[in-house]
Amino acid sequence: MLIKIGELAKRTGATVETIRYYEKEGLLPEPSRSAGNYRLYNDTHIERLQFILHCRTLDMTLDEVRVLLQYWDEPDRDCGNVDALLDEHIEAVEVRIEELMQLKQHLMDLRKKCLSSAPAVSCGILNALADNSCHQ
Amino acid sequence: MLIKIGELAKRTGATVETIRYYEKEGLLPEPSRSAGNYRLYNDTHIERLQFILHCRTLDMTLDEVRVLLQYWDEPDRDCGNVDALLDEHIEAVEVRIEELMQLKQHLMDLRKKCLSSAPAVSCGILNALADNSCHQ
DNA sequence: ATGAACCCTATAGTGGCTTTAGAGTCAAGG
DNA sequence: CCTTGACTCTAAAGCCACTATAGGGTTCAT
Repeated sequence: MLIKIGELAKRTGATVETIRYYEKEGLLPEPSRSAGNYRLYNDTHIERLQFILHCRTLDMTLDEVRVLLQYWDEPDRDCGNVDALLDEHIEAVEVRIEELMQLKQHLMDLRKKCLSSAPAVSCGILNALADNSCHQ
Repeated sequence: MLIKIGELAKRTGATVETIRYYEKEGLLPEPSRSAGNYRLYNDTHIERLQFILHCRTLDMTLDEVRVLLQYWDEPDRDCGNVDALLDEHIEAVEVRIEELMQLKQHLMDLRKKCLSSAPAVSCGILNALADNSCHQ
């Protein structure tokens, strides 16, 4: 049931380099080694890597993942902070969405200012970007 | 009408370090220097920096800003590509918003799984994160 | 014995800054 | 004249989460 790093990568969707990086960062424990010094992973490694990757698809930072892995490693601890971490993360995502939507509106307003080819000097877009009164 | 870097920073909202960084990256031209080797900026520097910062608030990369600055530097060129650059950028922002909204939904679904304190081993959030069937 | 596919380590690069270290400049106050 | 403090200078390293590169070693099939 021991697999090499390429197989672990294939099963989880991570790259080989990312796996080695997570090991160096202490997110994955050092696995055993074969006679030829190849890393050999077991099921607990697979599960742990899947947990990490799942957190990453949710845009958590590696520091946030590290916090969650502490609960993973100490299953008897009260998980109250898990909620809080998630709430904070959700709020950060909401803030970013709000920012991007305002951004998109600004960009679309800007886009309207140039409907056809013209010398750059008279391009509405460039002029709007140059105009400091344009900052709100 | 010549100002030092700290004054330029104050007027534009950039940091001193960012201004020096933009110079090193070729976005801002090297300014003249005082007897004591201090950078001395004039109005054209202020305007150019404001243009750059404005583009940055719109989340453009420095490479995108570099393209726009070419038009700034050659005002007689046809500005057709300015539209295209903006269209691409708007689309990238839209894609990112869409990603984040899906992300937020995932996070909120996850959040619902843990409503009260419990040992981590039975925390719905941690278990959901561990569950690989949870990837769609 | 050779080649291809895999694995190893160590290091540098990415973007857009920010931080740090160590030194120089300048005007005001004692 | 000297010091203090605010400002400035350069060069290099650090940040995040990888990705890429160089230069090698291992394993297995042909």
